[in-house]
Amino acid sequence: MIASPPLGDDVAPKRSVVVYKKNQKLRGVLSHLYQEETCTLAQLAETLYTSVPSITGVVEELVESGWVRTTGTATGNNGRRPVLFSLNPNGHYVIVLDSSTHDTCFMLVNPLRQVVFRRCVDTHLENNAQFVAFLLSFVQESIEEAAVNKDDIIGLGLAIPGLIDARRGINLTYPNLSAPNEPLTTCLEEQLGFPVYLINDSKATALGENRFGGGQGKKHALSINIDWGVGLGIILNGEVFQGASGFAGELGHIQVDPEGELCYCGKVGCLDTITSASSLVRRVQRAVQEGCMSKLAVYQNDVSQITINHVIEAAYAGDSFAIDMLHDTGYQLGKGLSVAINLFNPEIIIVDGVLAQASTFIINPIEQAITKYCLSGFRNDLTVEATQLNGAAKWLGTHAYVMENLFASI
Amino acid sequence: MIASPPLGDDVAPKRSVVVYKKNQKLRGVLSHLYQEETCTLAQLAETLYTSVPSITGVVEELVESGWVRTTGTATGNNGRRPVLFSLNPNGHYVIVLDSSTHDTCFMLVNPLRQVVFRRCVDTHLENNAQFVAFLLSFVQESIEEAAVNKDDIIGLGLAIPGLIDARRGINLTYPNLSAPNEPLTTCLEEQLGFPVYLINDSKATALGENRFGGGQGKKHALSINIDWGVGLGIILNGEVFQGASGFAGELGHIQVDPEGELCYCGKVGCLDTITSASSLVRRVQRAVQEGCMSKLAVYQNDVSQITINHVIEAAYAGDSFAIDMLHDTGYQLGKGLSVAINLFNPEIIIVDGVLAQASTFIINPIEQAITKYCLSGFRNDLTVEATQLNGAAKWLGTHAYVMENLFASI
DNA sequence: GCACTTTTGAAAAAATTTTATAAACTTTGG
DNA sequence: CCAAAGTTTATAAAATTTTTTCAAAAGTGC
Repeated sequence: MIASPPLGDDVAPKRSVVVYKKNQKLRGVLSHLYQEETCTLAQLAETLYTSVPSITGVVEELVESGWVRTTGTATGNNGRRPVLFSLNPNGHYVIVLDSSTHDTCFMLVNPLRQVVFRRCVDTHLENNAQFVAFLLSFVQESIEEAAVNKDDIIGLGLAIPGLIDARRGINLTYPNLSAPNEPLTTCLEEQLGFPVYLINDSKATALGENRFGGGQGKKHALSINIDWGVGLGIILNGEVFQGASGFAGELGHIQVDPEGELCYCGKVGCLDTITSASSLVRRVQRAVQEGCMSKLAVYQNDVSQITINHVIEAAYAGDSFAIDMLHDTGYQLGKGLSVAINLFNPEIIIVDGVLAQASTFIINPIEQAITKYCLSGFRNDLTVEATQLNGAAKWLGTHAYVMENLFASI
Repeated sequence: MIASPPLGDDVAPKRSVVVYKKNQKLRGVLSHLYQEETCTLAQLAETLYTSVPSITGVVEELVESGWVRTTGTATGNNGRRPVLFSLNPNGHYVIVLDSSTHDTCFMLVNPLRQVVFRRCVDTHLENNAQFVAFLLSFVQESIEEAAVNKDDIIGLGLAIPGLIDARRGINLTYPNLSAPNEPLTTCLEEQLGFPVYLINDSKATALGENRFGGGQGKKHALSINIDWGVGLGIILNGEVFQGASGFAGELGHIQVDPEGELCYCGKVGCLDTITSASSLVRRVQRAVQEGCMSKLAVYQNDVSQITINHVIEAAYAGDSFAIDMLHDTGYQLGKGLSVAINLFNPEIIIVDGVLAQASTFIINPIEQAITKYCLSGFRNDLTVEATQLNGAAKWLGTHAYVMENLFASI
């Protein structure tokens, strides 16, 4: 007698344990290759706690499916030289879309994190459905222009500012991007035909720094993204921390100056009103207009020409007014950061965004403020650094976010 | 020909993969049984992603070693009734030591989290080596009095306030407990002969709530412990969050009232100065002395008799002065908590400590402040609750911390 | 009593690890 | 400079472990 046959596809397949373990290994190999770029079978076996023959089978399968390829043999060590494996740069492309309040960039990135196509336009993030329509046509045009097979695109990551509920795929700061109760992600997925992931720009930056930048390998890190606003990205236990709804890390509306400006959020002296690059420029412009002593006084007739880069350049040229202004901003920022440090006790803080170029002019006052406002125990294991990724942290982080989510869904 | 024999114990044994996987299963079974109390083989197999025969072998081994025992069969469900397994309450005891600034408690706890022996003394935490000497003799006396075989004790967890570097085993707030550069834990371990773990009292409370209290199963939770000070415990991804050095969660010195009292830390208007139970009592006493309208005025001749319980009782009796005082405290606390909520975006906040007994009198103003000081997105998925563990959260959390660390070291 | 569930344990099947050996390369010693 | 010794990787075969399958046992409900 034969056991009752499976009742077709309507019964949950109850994935067998062996399939589960196989997928776990596939995931592990892909993740490790993505992070380490190139690897030997022995290394993979060790990190995944399995035997070499077992890993060999998994990798062979991945080579056949086009995910992995060999890249010659290692050199230098004793003994027989191992074959090196890496992800295959041909195919499995991910689109990184970076929409900020001043422009929108499309990047086609291969599994080796190389940008194979890039296209930027001035169209900036707006809180309406037309913007999403623009985004869609922009993506579709760009795909055509890049002359890439659409089937080779495995996902899209959209990095935008705002409060983002990553799981539900909606942006609460820009709620009109999609219809109410319809996630922005499903809206895009339906049109594009591949999975779409939403990530907050500062969180993407933090992830990029943690995976490929200065914070590499650190368990607990903070990254502050000083641009038109100031955004905090949090890495805890080596993962970007989202919180229950994806909103974790709202530092911008912490009060640092009880006698400061009124913020659009209704409170007074929020960090955002003081330490963003835009508010720094505004204060510089006002001071120049009022006739302060500075090299920047050449713009006194038209202070609106002064940009953040002018301020940074002036500081590097020794202009004490510019240095003082940067110092003030850094100090207030450090004061606000102290709150986050007291709560998160990170190992490293990485400064990103336009102000990162001011390096020591902004890092030193941050460190001074931390020294003053944090207990000494917190400072001992803490370093503050400017990014060394030259603005690549955000798209690198977005790519990592998409890839890691795709791997996790195997 | 025979392969060269192992070179004795001086060569690293290079734990084989199969041993690693076996230990992983042992760990998994013990952790799951500890958390769920009682389990069937099928449940264990499912949660650990293995087959039933495989788990059967692991459990049999644990039964033989005395860790696990059967507790009859399940009832109610369809089909053949499965044998139930649980941890064996005899043996594998853990000592929970709870040293606060007013007393010290010794508890002997079995793997089913039952207190088999308990002893408390008034001796309170002091920052000197004599206190450690007292602790040692107190523990040793208590073990004798409990009439338990010392070999059946597998570890000790010490819950104390202060900045605790859990990995290094030192308390930075009370640095004189052990000699400089000598961890307090190794000092105790040498004398006692079993592993000792140090944990901050508020972190222990948070862990207890997350494992066995209201926050059960929540991924991201905060617990505030309002006692003589105010302590924050953080649960992230279901684990107690320590930060890089173990100091994460220092909320007490966040400024909530720029015109408030001077704190011992040097800043003004720290949360600690406003919302701790002791400062509440102090303010009540002052107001009563100055002749406020309240049932508590009966103590006007000797305000030092007023305790926190009197204030809470008065509130329950409808005394509007007491209600207002609790309201103020809760509101300020909620204001301070808002900072943590903006950064951690938790699902639940649990109020512990003596003030938890004031339930709605303290919960409502906390919620009001959160509504005012947090963006709406943060509030929607957030609940605020008083503990339902009646003060057991701290020792339960300490026990869980020890057990989970011991399991992890298998 | 019969149909249906679920657990349990033994045997068969499959997968994985370990062991052994060959291959590829570096270093050392004559 | 070449051969021998020592390393390390790759792969095939053996040993072991683990999973799957199957049938029996122990229940519920109609």
